[in-house]
Amino acid sequence: MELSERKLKIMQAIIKTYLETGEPVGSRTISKYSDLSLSSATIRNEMSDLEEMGYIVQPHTSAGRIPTDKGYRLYVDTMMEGKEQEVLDLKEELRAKADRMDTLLKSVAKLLANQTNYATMVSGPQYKSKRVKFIQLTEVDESHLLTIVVLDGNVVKNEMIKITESVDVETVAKLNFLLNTALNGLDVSEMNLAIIQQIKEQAGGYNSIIDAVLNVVGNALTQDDDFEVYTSGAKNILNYPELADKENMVQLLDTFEEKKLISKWDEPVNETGDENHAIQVYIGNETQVDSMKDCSMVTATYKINEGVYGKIGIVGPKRMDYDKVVATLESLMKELDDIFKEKST
Amino acid sequence: MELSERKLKIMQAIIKTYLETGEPVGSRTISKYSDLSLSSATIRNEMSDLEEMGYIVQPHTSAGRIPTDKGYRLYVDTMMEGKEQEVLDLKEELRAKADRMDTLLKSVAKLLANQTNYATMVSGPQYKSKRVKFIQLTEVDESHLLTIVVLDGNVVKNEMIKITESVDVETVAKLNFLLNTALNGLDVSEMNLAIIQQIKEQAGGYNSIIDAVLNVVGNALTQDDDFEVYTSGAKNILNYPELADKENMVQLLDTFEEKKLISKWDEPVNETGDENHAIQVYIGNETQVDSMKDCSMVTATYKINEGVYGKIGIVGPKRMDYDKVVATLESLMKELDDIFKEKST
DNA sequence: TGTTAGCACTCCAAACGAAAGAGTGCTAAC
DNA sequence: GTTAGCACTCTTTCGTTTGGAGTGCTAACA
Repeated sequence: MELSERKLKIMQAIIKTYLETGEPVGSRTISKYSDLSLSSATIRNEMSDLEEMGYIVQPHTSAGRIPTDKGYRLYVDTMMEGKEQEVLDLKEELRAKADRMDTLLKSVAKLLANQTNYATMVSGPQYKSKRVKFIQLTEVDESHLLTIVVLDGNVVKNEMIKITESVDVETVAKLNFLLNTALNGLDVSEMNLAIIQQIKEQAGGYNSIIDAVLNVVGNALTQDDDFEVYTSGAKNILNYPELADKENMVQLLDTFEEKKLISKWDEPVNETGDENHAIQVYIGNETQVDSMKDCSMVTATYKINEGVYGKIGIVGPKRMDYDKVVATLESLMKELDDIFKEKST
Repeated sequence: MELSERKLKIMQAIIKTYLETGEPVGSRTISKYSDLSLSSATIRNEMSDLEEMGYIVQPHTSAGRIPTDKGYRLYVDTMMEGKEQEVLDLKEELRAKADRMDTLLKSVAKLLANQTNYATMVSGPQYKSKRVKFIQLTEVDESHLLTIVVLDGNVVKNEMIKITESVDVETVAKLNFLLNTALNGLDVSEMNLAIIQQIKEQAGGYNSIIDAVLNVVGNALTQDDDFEVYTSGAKNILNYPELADKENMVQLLDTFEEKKLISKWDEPVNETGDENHAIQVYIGNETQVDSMKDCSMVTATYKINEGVYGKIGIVGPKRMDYDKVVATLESLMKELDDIFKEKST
């Protein structure tokens, strides 16, 4: 069966009404709906067709219709009317936080949750290729050495190393020199045993320190546990009765707390390169997460530098206000672009 | 009226039963309760007294009784029978995480939530007096200086400073020397304008860098925003019907997400010095937080060093299993003591 | 041939009422 | 001081009823 112009219009009317009310929408409601002047009976016939085509369903006989995932998808793909972008008044607030990435992202999560009344997840920046830019060893007191590792993109990691006996200044300088000449510019796969052996030979007698430092370097290069995810607004989900039953709620909260969605975020960002921040909409099972089968998620990707990116996700009921969410996200992304640009210049 | 031996026993029976069932408990239930062989009628008389004294209430006439906050307090203060401590099998898991404080605390929150089936909050370590131990400036590349500030207790903070033109190695060394001689050992109140002026004079021409460094130092000393709080197990609260109504739930989740409880944690720890980790029980409104009026919270304090401490809190319904929670916490605290001891030696 | 009015039918949700059950307070007897 | 007994209260549960919303179908209409 063909999707006639009129059917499209009816679909749009159904979805719009349902987004607002959350109640199954009946033929009479649509009939009264401005544009098309058709009787409820005609609408009924069309709705019957649309149901057969899989765009809407009845929760039970003699109830109105609600959109299926396929119906939402149709709406998002072809009927969403890009709202003029909200002028977000976040600049002030965000910029105040901009000096520290973690607080910035926390604020983003929070502001976005307040703004949209949905739940949000923001993942911290991911670094694609990690190379050592620079290593520094410093004696803090007679039993502690501080190891600082600066990675590509000026990511700084530090860790204390315990030492059993004090090391003199020259030795520290020597070790610093050794480590830097040997390791700078390498990524984790390039630090092979040969190089390590070479360092140890030249270091002469400070093997335990070298080991400890290499350990720190290794951690810095591989550890992903500072792959932080900031969430906010979980409580907002409770406002949507269709999600608020206990069963589902426990699972949703769990998904949120455990940030399980994130595993799915690892997928390589398809660098189609458009300036559109790759905003994507996942409806119901499209999220690939079971507990989210009654939710939708809208994600966007922010980019700090080449190869350094993170994601922002907004989670709400399927009947979320896609227009608004997408517009808000687009606006926010521009904001973030500006902030990152300022920071890097 | 006096709290006779018998009344105490009845109270205990009421509370224990209520902790298990969560239902108002009637006189007949208590009458059948092993120890005391009294008829339900007698129990009724006693219960009537206990109600008058404010230890229990009826949700409505002709319902059983439930404990009031005062009743719970009586139980916690005088009737709790210290369970033999649970042997927690957390050692392995915790030690694996022990090398990084933040992951360690996250694990603590999570394990504790799983173990108890309540919600948990763990606050990161607080440093009471902050002094600069050591400052290091390093040139990372031609437009970035890395400032590292080590505080008392080997807390490390770092921040990048942007510079407009490259600085040569000797200058960096000189600035390092200047900063360290001037600032080491000082706390934030001692860094007055006189000292700052003196540094600037001696630095000669690098005022903007000095300013930037001082800014970083100031942040390091005052910023409390790495006063992190880790939460876990919020979903567990949903399992207790008396808390799971929407109204309350939204507020509780909010309290949790915003970590609002924490503001109350700032109170000076009363260093009564016992080795008992200052385990405290807050019942209902004793938490001082409105949304928690139907909850109880048990907190413990862990100490990493002198003056470096943090708190662990377990939040559950008023009818939480206080015995178990306290025992679990005690056991955990010993575990943590061990871990911290190992780390610092 | 497409549109509409009308009607019978279905199903849910809210309202109502009856009945059961749990528990109390009081009185009188032990 | 303790207990048995009884009347009373209040909640919970369950089935019944009723109203309304909405559909599908049929027949009439343009």
